Amino acid sequence: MIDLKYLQKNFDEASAKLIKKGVNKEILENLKELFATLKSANSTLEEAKAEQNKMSKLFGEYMREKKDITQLKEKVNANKEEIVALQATAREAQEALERVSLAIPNFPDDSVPEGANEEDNVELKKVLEPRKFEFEPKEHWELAQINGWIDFERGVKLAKSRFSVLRGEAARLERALINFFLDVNRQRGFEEVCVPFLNNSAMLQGTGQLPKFEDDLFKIDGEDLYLIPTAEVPLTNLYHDEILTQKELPILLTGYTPCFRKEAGSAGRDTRGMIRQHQFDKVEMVAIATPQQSEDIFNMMVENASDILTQLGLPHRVIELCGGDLGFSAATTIDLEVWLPGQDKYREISSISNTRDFQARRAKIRYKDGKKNVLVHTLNGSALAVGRTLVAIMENYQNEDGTIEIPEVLKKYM
RNA sequence: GGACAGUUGGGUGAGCUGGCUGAAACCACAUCCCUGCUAAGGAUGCGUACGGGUAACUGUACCGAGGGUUCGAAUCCCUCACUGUCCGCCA
Repeated sequence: MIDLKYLQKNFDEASAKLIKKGVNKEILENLKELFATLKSANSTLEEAKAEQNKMSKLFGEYMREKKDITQLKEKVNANKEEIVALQATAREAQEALERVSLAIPNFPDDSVPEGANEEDNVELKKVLEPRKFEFEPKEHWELAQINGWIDFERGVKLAKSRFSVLRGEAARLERALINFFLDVNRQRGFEEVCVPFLNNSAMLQGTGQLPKFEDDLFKIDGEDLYLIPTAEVPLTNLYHDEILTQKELPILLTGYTPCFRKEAGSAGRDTRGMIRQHQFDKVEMVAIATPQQSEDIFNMMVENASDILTQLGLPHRVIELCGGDLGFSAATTIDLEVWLPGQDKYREISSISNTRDFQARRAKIRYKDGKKNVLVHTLNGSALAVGRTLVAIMENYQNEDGTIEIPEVLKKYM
């Protein structure tokens, strides 16, 4: 959630920022108005309540002194009716405000490049030179078939389309990657955690998936539970509604989880292979930090993810997302895209975001700075998406006969 | 899933015959004082959110959540969630 007080006081500045992210001005004007309405409704309501409280206190005294209370009672009852009406107004204002404000995305940082979509993203650098093949490199699904690594048909049988089964070496490689990622992250100072893969709606709202993106989530029928779309949800919400001490910050967390996404709106995209699945494995990094720490930690997270790819010998590039391509909660995002020779393209394999205080405000994560409670900054990033790393290894490490070499750093995990 | 018990501030825990309780006490924490040596003594402060005020301060709400009774509810009633124990089931 954005800071409504800031919106109110610096409307032009705030709306200029959000226009970068594609939010139109009328919505913001409406939001500002709703906020003002709520404030005035609340203040009249509070006055009436203060009056009521005062009279009720008097009531007690009258009773003790055995004074006549009929007149007081009339006054109090009249006031009570008024309160009920004011309450309804205030409540409506509250609900309207919530409905709108929860659907407003985060402010992008000033440094975020202008742009409408991914075409306007900015390449910061390339790491490692793509290998030169003396033969036509195959796409990962061909390689999967040659090696018997991925069983797409039976995945579909077990669940539905966009599910798959890893077999033999591929299943072991998947597990090796998870362990490798977790070990690297741990050495960087991240605490390894193992969390529930189902989270309730309050948590999904805390990190911004709800209420706006409900269609992207798998919901458990009859329960207030959703399959997590990313470990960012449980890791960040570990401190939901808590007040931390400054000493314990920054908190660095890493965890492996499967992720579940409906991929609504991705119909027809990446239908072949395992680039875009309903269920995929990911190792995630999350940081809870003070505003002063968040910048350095962000850079460290980007470096860490890039370093993992380098250790695996996978060529990749570092991309800064433009305003129009930024996610809902992010103030700034760096994507890492890995080189896929079979596809002859760079494809996203990690996305690292600083949400600043946007999620913290929704999830009520604060820390004590002296006497004041201050919202933390929350950051998240993949290190890395496991399935896509597997694909990248297949395509980059393929031999002419379709067999696949195992990267050196993974050998001890196999 | 069934039965009973519970859910209070950072923690432990009183209050629960309705008003004097936003909440005792203890611990933790912070600042100061004393002391002098590895640990102890004393003073004060210390919940959260939103609003008003330059500030001192002040208003409202919150004792698991939501609703109800009442002039007034942490305290009474209802619904739900969660926790504990026993039983059932099970990796």
